[in-house]
Amino acid sequence: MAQKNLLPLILLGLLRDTKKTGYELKKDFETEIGEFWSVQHSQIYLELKRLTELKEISSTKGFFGSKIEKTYYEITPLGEERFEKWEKSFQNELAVNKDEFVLKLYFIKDKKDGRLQQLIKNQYDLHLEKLAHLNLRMKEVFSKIDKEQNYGHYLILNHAIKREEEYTKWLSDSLENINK
Amino acid sequence: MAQKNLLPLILLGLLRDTKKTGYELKKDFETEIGEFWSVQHSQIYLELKRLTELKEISSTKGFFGSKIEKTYYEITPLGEERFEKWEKSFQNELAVNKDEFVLKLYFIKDKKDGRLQQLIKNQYDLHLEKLAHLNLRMKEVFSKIDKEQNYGHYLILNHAIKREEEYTKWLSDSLENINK
DNA sequence: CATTACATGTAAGGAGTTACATGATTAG
DNA sequence: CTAATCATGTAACTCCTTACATGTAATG
Repeated sequence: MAQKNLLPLILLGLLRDTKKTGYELKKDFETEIGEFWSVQHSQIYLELKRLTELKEISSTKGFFGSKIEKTYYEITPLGEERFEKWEKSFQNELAVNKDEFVLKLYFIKDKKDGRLQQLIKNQYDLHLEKLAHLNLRMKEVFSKIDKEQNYGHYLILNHAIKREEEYTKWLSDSLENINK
Repeated sequence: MAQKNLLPLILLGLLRDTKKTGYELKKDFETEIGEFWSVQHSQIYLELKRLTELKEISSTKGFFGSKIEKTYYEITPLGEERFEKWEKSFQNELAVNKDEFVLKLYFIKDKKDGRLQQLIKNQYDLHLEKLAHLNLRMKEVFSKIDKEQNYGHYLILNHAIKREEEYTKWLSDSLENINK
């Protein structure tokens, strides 16, 4: 295994409730789950093919207009089994959190380094923007669906917001401290 | 580019002060920078070869005992240039933070789902352990070296600790809430 | 009528992990 | 004398991104 491949699990999870096309799955990564995972559509279609070979999903043909065929994918009992096994499995260690900005800071030795201020400001703006975006998402998402019935989603959006709050606070505190 | 390759920059950064062998660089990933980045030694040796071809590092032979040769790598002006260019560059967007646990939660719909409690507990233990480890690192690292002279490192260790504090707080709050 | 959205793929190439491979040196 | 550490690589595999490729349908 090159990298821990979680994409098949995500696809199975997204297909548990309703059958979907590859395009619809791709759309989910731009809205719904896109906050927490990213992937290219090329990878989705490859993985759908593989899952079909494994008989963890099955497909039926549909039409968009009269000419374009589209393929609906549906989860099979085998796929459900795999997904549920993953869903209840425990981790025994945490992955390293790779963050380019954090990495870059590691190499800045001197507190008085002039670049520090600008780099932090740049990062601060990015995270402030993300925080605003997440707050908006929180309102949007849970005006449409029920919190109690989508509790995991609620929890992680809540976490993402708190994480960004901590991140921006850390950055602004750091800005203050380097000027002391 | 398949993935944003930051390893060459890390290697250049680690070689700025002193020349090192591949093995010593590998060791750095187990201690120093290992908190913030992970990599396999096979990848290190490949990247050292590539950096040598690019003339961003140069190498000299040394000996371990009388038989085993070891190779010391040293940064060149070209390598320094590349590193400094990266060091002062700004990001214009944030990478998605991929966290398997967060992903898993996304798919848990019902607040009363029995797995929720166990999964959170498992994750809580892992993060509590990590937090304890980071606090220890903070003490260890800055008893040896000066904070003001290794400010970036101080900042990110500080951030990592706060991140874990937020993470564990989120998890324990969530545990409380699902039992309400 | 032009742009955006819908829809599905293949190809190329680099990144990352795991396993394989070898051998000297030091510490207990 | 045995295990851990020092030391450096290659090979296989697969993940992931970017680019290429094609064509219909809806919207303004």
